[in-house]
Amino acid sequence: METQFDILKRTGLSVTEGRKKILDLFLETEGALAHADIEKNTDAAFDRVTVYRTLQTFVEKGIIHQIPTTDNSVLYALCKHDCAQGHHHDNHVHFICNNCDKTICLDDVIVPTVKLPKGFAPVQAAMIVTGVCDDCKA
Amino acid sequence: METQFDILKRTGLSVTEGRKKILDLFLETEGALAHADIEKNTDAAFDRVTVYRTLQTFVEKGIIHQIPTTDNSVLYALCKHDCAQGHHHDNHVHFICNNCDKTICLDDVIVPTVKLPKGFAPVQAAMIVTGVCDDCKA
DNA sequence: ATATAATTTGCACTATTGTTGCAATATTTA
DNA sequence: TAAATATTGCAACAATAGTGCAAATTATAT
Repeated sequence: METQFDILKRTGLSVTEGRKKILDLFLETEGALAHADIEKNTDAAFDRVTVYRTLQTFVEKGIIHQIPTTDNSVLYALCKHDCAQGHHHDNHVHFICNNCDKTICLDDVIVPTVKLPKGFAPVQAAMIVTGVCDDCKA
Repeated sequence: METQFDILKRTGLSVTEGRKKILDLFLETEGALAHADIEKNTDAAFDRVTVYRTLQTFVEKGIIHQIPTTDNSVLYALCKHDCAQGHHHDNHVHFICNNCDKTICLDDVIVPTVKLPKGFAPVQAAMIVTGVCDDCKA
């Protein structure tokens, strides 16, 4: 099991308190995290700006990826598969629960390919399913 | 062909300059529009707040729908199919061109259904494909 | 282990984006 | 056309995001 230390070393980043703490959060969270979640869960131990910059850096290094949502929020989640710098294998479906509002990476459900109209060349496909998650089902 | 006037009447909204102008924009634009695009293309003829409220109203009335994106922006596009109030038939794939940055509704490409893990009950599915669009292909 | 180089952080400031109350204005209805 | 209703614009506010730069931390090379 790769620790936060390993991940930072592997990606050539300095090992700092902030980065370790934020990575920890991702490692122990099943779902995706919004910027606000991270600020909340770090007890304001770090500057807002540091959180922004850390997330940016992690995305650039392929440690986390961004998840599209229908509202304006941006969500981040760990890349479970090997993601090289700027090259994400983010081909799994994301599930957003209407009840608990959690976003969950369904790592085993890959995005199906669709036939596009003539002239359109696909590079990446993302898929978001909303509904009721396993925890919230009655 | 339904005009902006028809659309507003049908949905029981007052026919105002702002609404007509913004609807025109959607009708003559192939792709999706961001809030910023609308402000730009109306020459600041309307207050920022009016644009916000108009878009909100249009979404509520089922005239336009929101498109999820990977960055934090929110995009809007006309509902081509019949969308009742709060009940969108937004089941088509959205295409974002990496070259011209336009977002295009592929109204004829419907989102495929995927098999979810046990316990997950899907309600809606959205799909975003990025790549090179018909206009930008070399 | 320690000094130096490189990176990262925090602060203050600024920019952007979205929201609300309320009076003025425009639109609809009778 | 007048009264009732709905919409707009303004001003103020709130939340979110980005930047430069000095201070502090981390990494590297003695």
